Amino acid sequence: MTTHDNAAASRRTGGYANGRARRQQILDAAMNLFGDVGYRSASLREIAARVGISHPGLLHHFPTKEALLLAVLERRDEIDTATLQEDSDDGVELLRRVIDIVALNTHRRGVVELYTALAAEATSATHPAHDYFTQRYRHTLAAVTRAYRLTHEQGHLRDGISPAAAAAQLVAVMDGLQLQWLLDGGRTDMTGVVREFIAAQLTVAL
Amino acid sequence: MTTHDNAAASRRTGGYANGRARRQQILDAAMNLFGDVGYRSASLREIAARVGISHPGLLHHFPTKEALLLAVLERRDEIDTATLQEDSDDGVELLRRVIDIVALNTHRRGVVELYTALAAEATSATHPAHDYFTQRYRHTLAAVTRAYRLTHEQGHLRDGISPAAAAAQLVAVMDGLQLQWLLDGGRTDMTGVVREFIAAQLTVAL
DNA sequence: CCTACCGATCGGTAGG
DNA sequence: CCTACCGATCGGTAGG
Repeated sequence: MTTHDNAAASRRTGGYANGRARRQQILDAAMNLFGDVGYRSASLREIAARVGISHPGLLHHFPTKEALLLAVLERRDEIDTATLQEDSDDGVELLRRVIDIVALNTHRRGVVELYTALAAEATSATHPAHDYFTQRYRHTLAAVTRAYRLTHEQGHLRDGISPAAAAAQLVAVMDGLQLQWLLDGGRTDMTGVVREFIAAQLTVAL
Repeated sequence: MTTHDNAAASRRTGGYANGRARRQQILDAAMNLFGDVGYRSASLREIAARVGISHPGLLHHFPTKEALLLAVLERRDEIDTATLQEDSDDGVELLRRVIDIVALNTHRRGVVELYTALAAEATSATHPAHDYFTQRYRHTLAAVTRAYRLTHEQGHLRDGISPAAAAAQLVAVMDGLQLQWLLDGGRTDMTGVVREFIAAQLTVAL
């Protein structure tokens, strides 16, 4: 039905609606397989089979396996970075947004699997996403450090906590909890533990 | 020289000294390659080449790739679990030992790479080390929770911190920091950040 | 988008 | 421990 509607729409618009829909299907399938077995062990044939095309068919949309990887990362990055980069001078408000991301991730197992698998894989200097993750962590840590610095300036950060160390801790807690959450079948209360962690650093209620 | 000495020793003892030495070489090479590219993407041929034998030669020592993986994990597990399982009723003392492990890891990049790569890979239910890591985390979390419970009973844990949540946080911080440390070329001060993290939970000096 | 194919590589076995 | 081999699978290309 959907396919028929899309085909009709394509005829109507004369555009590339089908191609765009197919690309989305491929990106979704690639995200899931990369998350399950990592980039290196994932095969283009398996991804193609999951969307019902041949693997040369897939390569028509993404010229190489590496291009597919970068497209998956680019697409999946938008939400999280936007959330933290949105301008705000309220440190505690920014930390609340971090908690919101954690809560959101609870309902996006595929995304969590993707980043857990790829971040670990990309610590290898020869991995095609090595530079991507190196920069991603640098930016994330800078943004979270800023949130804690603002919190400190507003007098809401506990004494003896340095913004840089607090940021390294928070980012680490989030990554580490995702690992625990994936390993124990979603029983870990990621949101609750992160909230408790941040609350213990502040002198005000969250 | 070493090879010659070993050969001489083998002739003297008539035992399996060479075989044991070869097994150690294989386990070291496997640890390094598993840590670099993960288990699935590592090849027996590459590991064998690094110790100067053929890949059927490697299979003479370890019958399957999976057996090699489990042997690597078994061997590398001893230090850490022993450190935490050693009997002590002093919670703060146990937490100090955790810091010692982090400090030790700073000088064992290969081990850190191994666990970071394999833990993420093993979140997949079909991974041969899935059960191993599931149990490893359960045991580690139980041991660390006990350390915080003892700390609490001794009146050295800050108010409002639950032992179970504190344990999940500490294990998560350690795993997450390893990721940051690997990605930024060892610049992250894992030991300092973990010490600061634990210190902030306690009412006594570390 | 397809079939057909390329050279390379995989884990494991046969047989010594 | 070796050489030689097995069937399976890989990313990518040719040519339509």
